[in-house]
Amino acid sequence: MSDSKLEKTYDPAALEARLYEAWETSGCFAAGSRAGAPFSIVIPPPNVTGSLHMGHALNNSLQDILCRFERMRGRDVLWQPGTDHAGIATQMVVERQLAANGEPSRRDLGREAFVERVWKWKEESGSTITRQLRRLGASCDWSRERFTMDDGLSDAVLKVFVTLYEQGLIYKDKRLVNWDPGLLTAISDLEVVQKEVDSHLWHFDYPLSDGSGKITVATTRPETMLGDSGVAVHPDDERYQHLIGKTVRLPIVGREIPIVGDTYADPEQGSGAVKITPAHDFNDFEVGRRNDLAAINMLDMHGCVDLSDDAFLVMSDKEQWHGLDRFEARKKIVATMETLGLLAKIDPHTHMVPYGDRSDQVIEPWLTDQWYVDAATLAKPAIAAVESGKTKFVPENWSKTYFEWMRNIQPWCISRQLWWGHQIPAWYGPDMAVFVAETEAEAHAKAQAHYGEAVELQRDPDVLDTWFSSALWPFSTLGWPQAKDPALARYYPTSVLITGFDIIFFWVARMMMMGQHFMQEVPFETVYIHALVRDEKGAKMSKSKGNVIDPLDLIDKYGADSLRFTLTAQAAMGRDVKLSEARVEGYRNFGTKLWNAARFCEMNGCFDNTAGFDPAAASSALNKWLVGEVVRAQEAVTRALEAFRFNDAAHAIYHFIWRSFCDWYVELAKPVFQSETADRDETQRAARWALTQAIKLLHPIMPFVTEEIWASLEQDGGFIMQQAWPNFSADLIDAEADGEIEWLIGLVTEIRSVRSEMNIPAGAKLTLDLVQADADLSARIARQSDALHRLARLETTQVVSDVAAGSIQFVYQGQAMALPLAGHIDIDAERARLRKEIEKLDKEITKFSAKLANAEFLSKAPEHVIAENQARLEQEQEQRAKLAAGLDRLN
RNA sequence: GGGCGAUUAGCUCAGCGGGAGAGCACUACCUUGACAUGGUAGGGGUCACUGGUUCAAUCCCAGUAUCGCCCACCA
Repeated sequence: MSDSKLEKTYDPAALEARLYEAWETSGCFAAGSRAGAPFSIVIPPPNVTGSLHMGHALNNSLQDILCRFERMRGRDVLWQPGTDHAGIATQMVVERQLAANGEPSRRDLGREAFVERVWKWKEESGSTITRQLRRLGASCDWSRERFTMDDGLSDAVLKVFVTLYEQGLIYKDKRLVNWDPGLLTAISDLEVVQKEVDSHLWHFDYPLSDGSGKITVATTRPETMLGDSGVAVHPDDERYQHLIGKTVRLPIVGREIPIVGDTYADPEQGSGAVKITPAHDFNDFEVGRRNDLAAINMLDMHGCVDLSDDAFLVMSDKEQWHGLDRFEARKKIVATMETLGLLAKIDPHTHMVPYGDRSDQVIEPWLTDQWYVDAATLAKPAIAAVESGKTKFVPENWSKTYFEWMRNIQPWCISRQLWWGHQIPAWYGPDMAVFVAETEAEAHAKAQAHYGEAVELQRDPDVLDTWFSSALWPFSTLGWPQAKDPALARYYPTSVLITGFDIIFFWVARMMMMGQHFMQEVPFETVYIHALVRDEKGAKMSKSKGNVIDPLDLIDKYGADSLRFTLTAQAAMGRDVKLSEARVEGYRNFGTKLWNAARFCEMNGCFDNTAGFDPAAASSALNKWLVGEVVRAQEAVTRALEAFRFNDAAHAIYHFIWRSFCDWYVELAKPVFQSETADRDETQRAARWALTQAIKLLHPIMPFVTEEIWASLEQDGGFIMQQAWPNFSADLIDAEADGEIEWLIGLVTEIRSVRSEMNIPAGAKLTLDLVQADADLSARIARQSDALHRLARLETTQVVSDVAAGSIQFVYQGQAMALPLAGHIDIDAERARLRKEIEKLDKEITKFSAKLANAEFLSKAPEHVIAENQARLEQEQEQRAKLAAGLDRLN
């Protein structure tokens, strides 16, 4: 076929790149290109250092599905793309690169040169992830792409910081933070991961100062004893009550520290007495505060022993400890205590140790000055918004997680001792008075007002937590605080946020807080939380396990459509996605199936028959049934997508295309296409119409293959995503036509089943005998005989008064039928088959009879249920009677 | 310790107060003019367990067991 538009085989790689390019250059992804009600989604900005992983593939496939779906429904869709500067991650990447190239280190370069270097790296490599999103088919409005360190977004950060500071919701405080001694920065609670570590519980004897004995404390962190400022026992603990108020002489250091009574000490734990190190443990900090114990710092920023605090003036041999790495110090403390005869015992002990999620370093609680956000205050309206339903979580259960965290929220440490990020807009005067302002000039003005003269100011060197700018993403990307971009009014609040549960705290909660505070409006109406993508065995994908599947490999091999369909079909609410390559292959086969169905239509003249099809005017039962199937599929897909039931949508369209359209419609239409009847024209038009609806319904999930087929059908209607979403009335469903085609399908299936069971050669053409058929049935058979004969492999159909000897007998919908095969069938096998059928029916009949004999059932069950049961009983009894008669005939 | 979820066919999972489902895998047969990346037929399940509610429970309730995740942690 020289004028064929569809290639013989479906080759995703050959069309995906070409189609994406055509879409993007046409501007059809652009927001504002249609008049409908706005629908907006902000992308969870991937790290600019990143490359596409399976989580991105799932997350962005789902977003793209909604965007394409809503675009086709006439909405003015904005899918706002962009990337995140990812402070720590990016800084680490560039530092590693410097090291690998043998270039000067970050510190050697100096701040300005280093930051310049990161920008250069960003310009060169920052587009990797956005290129990969394009390969996935993401229909983002790239003309609006943003980066969290763009000028506009940085302005938003300054404005938010200054405003919150002025409102007293950002403040500086000296308290314990999670210090990363590798990265040399503070990190937030959320960036700390607890890991189980096999270690020991060391029991140390601390001698009482009065020489009257000792008290034994147990610890997992011997090195911190240098900073001990007390020992706590439970006030009710009889073993130790008498010691409260006494002091101990801290071994090695020589400092005299008190024994205090505090309920924090758990008599069941360790020895029941616990050493208190307020400067290096969050619990101890609180105990110290309650009991007026000093917080004595004994570590420097690298996690090495630092004894410069005045509290160590009493110590005589500081030199041999000072500067020791914390892990070395631990060994040396234990050894020294043993030498001193103060090591009571060592027990093996498994406990949780905090690690930095980026650096994998053991985190030290460390006393420093940092900037904090008063999260508890900001959380209140954010909690209320979810309580009142202004923002809904889907699945709804996640709101519990959200509430749980928000109601117990701690101050958010937002300063980071890094260089890559938004530098904190705070300047210090000579006396360390702080001036917070959006610009240096304003800071100077404020300082001048304060001091009465111009002074030199020093800017705070720290940068903000990356999540600080991400928290503003839904409005900063839309132009806030500048008023000139009309996008803010049009697209905020955004319609939906799609993200993984792992960043509900990091990101969703913080956007809720900032959105409520600065926009007085929630940032999104719905938050759809999807699951994790795991490997086929259900294990979390990780580099160390080596089970990471690269989405780009799968796209190369099977096409983006196949990967998207696989992820979507498995994206059931509340379930993790277990990804296997075999599934992707399977859904690629689905693409092939659709492709070939389209080719079938093309070669049967459906593509060329452009006269149009009015689904309300179909005349043949087959075409009427097809219309009904389309309407049902359209309703199922639409309802599923509206409810974020992505897997249901995928299964509904899969079922329509493969089962309804390919397995039945195409097969039943074949005799029509081969005929010269009037039906043929209608069937060509109907098939073309149904194929069109099918690819529209599939388009959000498989955009590429559907676009290619659309293009082969339609020369000048624009892209498929610009077409209207199928929206046909349920009134088009024709019960009578449905009944006839379903009857036909059932009969074909029944005959095939009987043939297979009786081992009739597939090629054998049989006669179908209808035993004493009535006129209605005969007419129906006559109408459908072409299709019936073809699909059931029949030669002729005839009405007979009785079953011929040597027939295979069966009952279909109450009608006795037979396949006469005198001499060719095994009578014993036929007898056995009939007996088996009868037995099966007997079981059912017994069940229903018992039910219908139950007075309580009859009096309490709804009428339709009783009627249904009654009807089924009668039907089965009738069928049984006919089969039994057939069996008699054989005997 | 607190919270959440899961348990249905060999596997991965839907479903849900009235006849146990899908996809994959498996078995047998079939190259029939869209498609072997395919077709047809078939086997396979006390719906984790124990109680309760109900005319009726895989479904609702309570408890048990096993597995998973999140949060907080005992030095």
